[in-house]
Amino acid sequence: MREKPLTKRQEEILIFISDHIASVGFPPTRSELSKHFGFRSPNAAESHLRALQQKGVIRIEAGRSRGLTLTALSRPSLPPSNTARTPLPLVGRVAAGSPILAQENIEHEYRVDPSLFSFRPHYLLRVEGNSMRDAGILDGDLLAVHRTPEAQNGQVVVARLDDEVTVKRFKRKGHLVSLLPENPDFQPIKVDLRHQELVIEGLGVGIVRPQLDN
Amino acid sequence: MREKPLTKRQEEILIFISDHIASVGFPPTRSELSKHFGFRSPNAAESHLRALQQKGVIRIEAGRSRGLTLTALSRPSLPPSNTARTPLPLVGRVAAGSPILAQENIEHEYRVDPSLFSFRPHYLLRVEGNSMRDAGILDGDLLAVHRTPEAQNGQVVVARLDDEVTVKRFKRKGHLVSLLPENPDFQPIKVDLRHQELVIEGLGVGIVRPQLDN
DNA sequence: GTTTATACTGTAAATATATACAGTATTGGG
DNA sequence: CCCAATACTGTATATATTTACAGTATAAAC
Repeated sequence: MREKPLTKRQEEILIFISDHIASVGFPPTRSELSKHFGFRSPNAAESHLRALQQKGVIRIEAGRSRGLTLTALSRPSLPPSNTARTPLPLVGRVAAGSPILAQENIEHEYRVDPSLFSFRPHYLLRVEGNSMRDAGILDGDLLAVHRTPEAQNGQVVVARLDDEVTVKRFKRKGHLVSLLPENPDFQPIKVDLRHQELVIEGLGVGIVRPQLDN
Repeated sequence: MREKPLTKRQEEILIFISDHIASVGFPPTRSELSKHFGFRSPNAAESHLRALQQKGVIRIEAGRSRGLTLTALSRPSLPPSNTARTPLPLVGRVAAGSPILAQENIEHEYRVDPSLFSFRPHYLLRVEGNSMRDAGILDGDLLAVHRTPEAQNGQVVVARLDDEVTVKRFKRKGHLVSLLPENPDFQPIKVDLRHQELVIEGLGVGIVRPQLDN
């Protein structure tokens, strides 16, 4: 029961620290924090750390380099996949009408270090077909997906259209969305948001190819 | 399996480091090591660390405070407390003249469920260049490599030629080996085994793409 | 409408830390 | 016996890191 909740930025900082410990093996310095977040002053990081300490989610050991530790309080605010301990579900074929992460869609769970990916993945989705071939995403690849309803132009998205789940490159102009394949053999899908419902299930943040077919 | 076993003292040092990480939350400094063991010189600790690194049980990140991490090799000599799966080393640029898995080439280690791949990987190799683009292997991808000197025609191999490490498709006819790119912009490499030495470092068994560039 | 907290830039300095160099002593192996 | 590896002392220094001080700007809180 924390008195004050973390701000969005503070949460980002906390998650970075947690990831750094999990993947690199020790906590980051102020300067490393600054570099990652683009701060031009190490004091920006320092202030954030003070705030996080004030709110009880981290401890700072004075005078010790990298003297940051997470407290018990920090756990709840961290996303569930923050450590390598929580497995990534592999979603195979998505049954019509069911949420992507519904039990029936989950084939298996794999333990994958989330820090492997530049963006935190929430699940793996088996890609079907070769519509994204020229982006290096092949049939059978596992797409690491970050769950979010927001997408920017040019990003690879997992979208749901008429209960079909598809992986395409996202492009939006006003209320017109194009789902672009990366393969000349396929046609772009055009959606008018006024007449058709389009749900962005998440962003593609990486690929795992379980085998190289020879 | 280690060539040279740790000395008793080295084992003590290793266990202290491991305990420190587990209980304090980050690795110790040379001075903290010295204080604990009663060394009057930080160089005593430094030497021990070098020895441990030499024997492959820890990694030292140059210039970073507390930049110590345990490697997969350290596990057998540690008490069974924190048993995690053995991590996959990520090999970045391979320095000329050094074995692929030499300490200096290992950028990081990731815990990745080996069952994710159809064939058991031994390490990840960062792919440079786009010579395998049409096989869906892009610049920056991490190739999961199974260490073996045997290759069959058509397999994706990690080969070493003139101290250069390269990823290509393997084709052999008698004493003539072709290393085939999968990109028309690149030329096949032909090697006559009677005149040139070619070492097969391993087989590509999968891909991890840490980010989708948009 | 003046605080208060957040979110930073910019500079500077104390000090923590890594690490080189020069030694000493001991041990076990060839 | 001599060499190489181990296990340290002692000193020094470059640099990594923490951390203080002085600001600016913005949004929410009172």
